Amino acid sequence: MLTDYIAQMIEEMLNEGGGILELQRNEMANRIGCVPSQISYVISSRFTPERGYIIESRRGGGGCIRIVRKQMGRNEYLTHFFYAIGDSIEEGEALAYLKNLAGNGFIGQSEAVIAASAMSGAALSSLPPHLRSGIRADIFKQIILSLM
Amino acid sequence: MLTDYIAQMIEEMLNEGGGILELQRNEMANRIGCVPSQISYVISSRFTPERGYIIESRRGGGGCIRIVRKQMGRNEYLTHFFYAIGDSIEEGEALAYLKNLAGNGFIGQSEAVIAASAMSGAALSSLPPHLRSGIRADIFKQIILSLM
DNA sequence: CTGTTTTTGACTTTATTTGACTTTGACTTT
DNA sequence: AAAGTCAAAGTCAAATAAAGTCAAAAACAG
Repeated sequence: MLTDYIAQMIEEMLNEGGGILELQRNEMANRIGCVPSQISYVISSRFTPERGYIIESRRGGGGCIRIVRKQMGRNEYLTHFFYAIGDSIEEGEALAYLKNLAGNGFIGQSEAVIAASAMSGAALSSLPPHLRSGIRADIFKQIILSLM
Repeated sequence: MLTDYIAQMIEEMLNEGGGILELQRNEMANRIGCVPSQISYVISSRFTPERGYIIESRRGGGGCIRIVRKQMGRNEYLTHFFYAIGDSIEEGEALAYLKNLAGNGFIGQSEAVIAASAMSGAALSSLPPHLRSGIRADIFKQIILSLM
């Protein structure tokens, strides 16, 4: 389906641009071989504000459509956590952080459960004790990276 | 009876697809030589959630019907995984297991991402290599326990 | 014969694709 | 500066492509 193809294409370009993308509708439609309003359709049906995108555009000569994946608040927040963890963290502290993340809607309840299990004393029990909190920090930071 | 024939056909296609199948109603009805709503009938009378199937669909151009067989009860399935993991698992294998879990609806996409991060090479990189796959198995088993 | 299951088809809803027409903005000319 | 030109993007509705719904008719089981 054309729509899906174009949506995926835009997604990739967004990734390359770190969440920001400016495209020219006509130029892109031309490259893909579709009618320009198809691009409009894809954007309005897939890259909506509800799904976390901001769309701006400019008409006229040299006009373009600007798509921003808005996660800036989110991202700053996550970055903050990332650094706050440091290179070692106890289970209780990790749980508190998770609660914070969940409370602010950055992860869902079931995701928090998964994360908590992965960092639990039980999961790391076969490690020599002095390694545990370091590994726990590594795991947590990796999880946070996956959220960004 | 047409219904049984179609049901069997879907069953076979499900087997080929490892329990997952996407079909196009019109296309299939055409192939079989029946009216499209017959396909709907078969699905709604034979591939019900009570019998362990999940149905999703999308209308419009390029639409399709997606049938997923949940092969076992959730708990049996999870137990099976728990034992399959053993006491050591490589990252690639863990990812495959996660994909399976996600594909069968036991965990969501975002939960799978969390789990994958927690077990990634990056998360465990500061451990002596010979400990990694053991810890990974412990983490995974702990996660699976949290799902039961 | 009666009640259930199957078969069919008409109609509805949703999604995609296309193209004609409108609006806007930058640049050029008077 | 006002008017004109052209290159965008926006809008909207028609055409098409699916899937969903529902009820009548037909077939079947007991």
